[in-house]
Amino acid sequence: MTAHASHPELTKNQALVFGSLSDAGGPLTAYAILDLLRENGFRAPLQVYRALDKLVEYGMVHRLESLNAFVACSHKGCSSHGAAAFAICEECGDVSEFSPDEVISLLKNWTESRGFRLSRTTIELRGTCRNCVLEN
Amino acid sequence: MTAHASHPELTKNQALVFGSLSDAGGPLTAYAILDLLRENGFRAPLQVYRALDKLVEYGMVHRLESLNAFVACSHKGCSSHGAAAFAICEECGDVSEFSPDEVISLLKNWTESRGFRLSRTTIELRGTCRNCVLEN
DNA sequence: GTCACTTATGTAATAATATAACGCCAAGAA
DNA sequence: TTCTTGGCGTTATATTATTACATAAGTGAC
Repeated sequence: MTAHASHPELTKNQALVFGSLSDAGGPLTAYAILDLLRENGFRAPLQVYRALDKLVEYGMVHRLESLNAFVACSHKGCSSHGAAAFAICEECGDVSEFSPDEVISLLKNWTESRGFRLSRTTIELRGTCRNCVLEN
Repeated sequence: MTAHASHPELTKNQALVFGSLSDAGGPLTAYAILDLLRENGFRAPLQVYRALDKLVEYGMVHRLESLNAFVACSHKGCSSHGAAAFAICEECGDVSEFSPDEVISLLKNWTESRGFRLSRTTIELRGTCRNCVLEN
C-alpha cells in the first residue's frame, strides 16, 4: 500500500500504460491512453482499464474522479506517501498534486470520531491556475 | 451562489427531479432518476441532466463525482453554506454530508498562496460506516 | 515433469453515463 | 410587434466502463 518502489515489476501492459501517463505529464482518459498505445498493439479498452487498476492499486497512478481521467503520481522518487489532493485548472488542464497532511489528518479525525473506516480519500479542487488568471 | 432559499421557483422538471432525490434520501444516478420519473412523463436523459445542472447551480443538489450520482443537499433549512464533504459507505451506500470548515479553510489557504482561483471543491471519503463495521 | 492455481492477456459485445444538435414554445423586454 | 432568453422535447451520438468468455504464462506442490 505504501508505494511504487515496492512494485518495480510491472507487466508489459502496465509499463506501457504507466509510460503513457508519465510522458503525458498530465491527466489522460483511458480511451486517450488506448489511442496512444494502439501502435503498441493495444486493441481494447479493457487492456487499459486492467493496467490502470493495478497501477492505482500500487499507488503509481491516481484517478481524477471529476475528470474521469488518470494521472501518474507526481512523487519524485516514488517514495511512500499518504492521500493526495489535486488542483485542476479548468483553463489549461494543468493538474497539481499536493499532500495536504493537515487536511487529511482533520478528515481522519472526523471519520474516526464517527466510527467510519476510511479507505480512500478524494480531494479535487477545480478552478483557474495562477498562469491562466494572469493571462485574462 | 449561496443557497436554496433564494431559488424557490423551480420549474416543473426541476421540482420533479429534486423531489426524487429528496424522497430517495440518498444518491441516485441520472438514469435512476429518469426511470423514477417516466411515469411523470420523462422520456430522455437530457430532461434529467438539464434539471440537475440547475439544481447543482442553485446549491440544492450535490454531485458525487466518485459515484457519478447526485444527492439532495442535506442542509435542513436549506440555508446558505460553504463547500460540502461526503462520507460514502461502500457497504450500504449511505452518504453523510458534512461541512469541514477547517479543512476548507486550509485548502483555501493553499490555493490562495499559489494564486489558484478556486471555483469548486470536491471532498469524498470512501469507506465503511460505523453500522456496517459493527455488523462485520 | 505435470497438476492445480493464480494472474495476465485478447477479444467481442454491451452497459452505463453524458452531450450535441435540432426545433418548439412561453414569458418578458424593447 | 419583434427580439431575446430560458425551458422543454426528441433523436442521435459520444464517452466512459464492464461483462463474459477464451487463451496463455508464471508459480508452487507433488
